[in-house]
Amino acid sequence: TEFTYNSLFYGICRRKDPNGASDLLREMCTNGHRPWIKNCTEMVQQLCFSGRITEALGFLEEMLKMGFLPDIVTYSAAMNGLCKTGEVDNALGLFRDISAKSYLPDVVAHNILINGFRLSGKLNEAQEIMEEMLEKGLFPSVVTYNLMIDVWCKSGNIEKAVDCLNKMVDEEKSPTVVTYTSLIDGLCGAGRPDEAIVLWHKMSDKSCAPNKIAYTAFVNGLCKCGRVETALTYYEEMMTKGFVLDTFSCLYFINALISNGNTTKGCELLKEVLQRDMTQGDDLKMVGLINKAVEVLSKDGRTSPEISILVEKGLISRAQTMGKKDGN
DNA sequence: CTAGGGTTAG
Repeated sequence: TEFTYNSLFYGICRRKDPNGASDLLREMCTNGHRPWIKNCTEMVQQLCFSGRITEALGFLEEMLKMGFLPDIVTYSAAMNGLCKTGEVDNALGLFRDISAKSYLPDVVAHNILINGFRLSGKLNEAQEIMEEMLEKGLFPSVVTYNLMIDVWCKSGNIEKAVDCLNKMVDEEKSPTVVTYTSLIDGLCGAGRPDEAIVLWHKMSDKSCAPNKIAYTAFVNGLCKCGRVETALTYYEEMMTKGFVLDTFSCLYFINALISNGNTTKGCELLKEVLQRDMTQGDDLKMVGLINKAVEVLSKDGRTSPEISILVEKGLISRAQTMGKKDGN
């Protein structure tokens, strides 16, 4: 029956086997059975995630040849795959292509393109897609607004981003933690930490709980604005809530503390970070941040004994404490 | 077995 075939089809799609899937589709076609499109979508998505976009697109072509039409959801998954590998122009091509074939891309399909352009830094194009969406009479979703807030912040248009938040409230589209995080990050990036702080508390007032990403963005952003001691209070709040700063952000924060003269706290946090499982510790950027912190801390009388202990324990290489230069 | 696709930091 159609169900039997679709069960097999499900299994083949889960194996990410586009050739096997095509073969089975051919058989279903001759027997007059309809494939369950959801399985195609999931395979396309999985193939894209593993970098096999060409195979995913080839499979969609095969489907078409057999007269099975992928729908907008399946095409959206393919467009997203293209965007995530930087092929946003090809994603746009596919979008135009299916639109010409009388598909009607919905809000999500537009969001995928907006995000694609956003990720590749083509901020004007991102805005154009949003305008196109409005012209088509589609209503932006919370995700659309969240994406556009980031686009406007990154193109130096903070006011538009702030307006966007107000518009969301007017339209009764509740801002989410993502909305607030993007805007807080944008405000800090624009050197407006006080407004970021106000917004942070507004977020809590709206009973929107910050998550790990929100805290990370806020702590990083405050440091970027030189508000390191303020960042420290939110860092501590973050810890009491059980959120952990990832290693990279923590090293960035440690260096900010040190530059700001708080070597004691910087050293304390460095010690904690070094005791973490540093399996990806060969990341050059992270090594650079560790070296930079160690260089200052080993010259500071209050922290140098602690650094010596860390060296003895083998958590820091001796080269890092000797003014490095030849380190790596 | 009629849904499945989209967003935040560094």
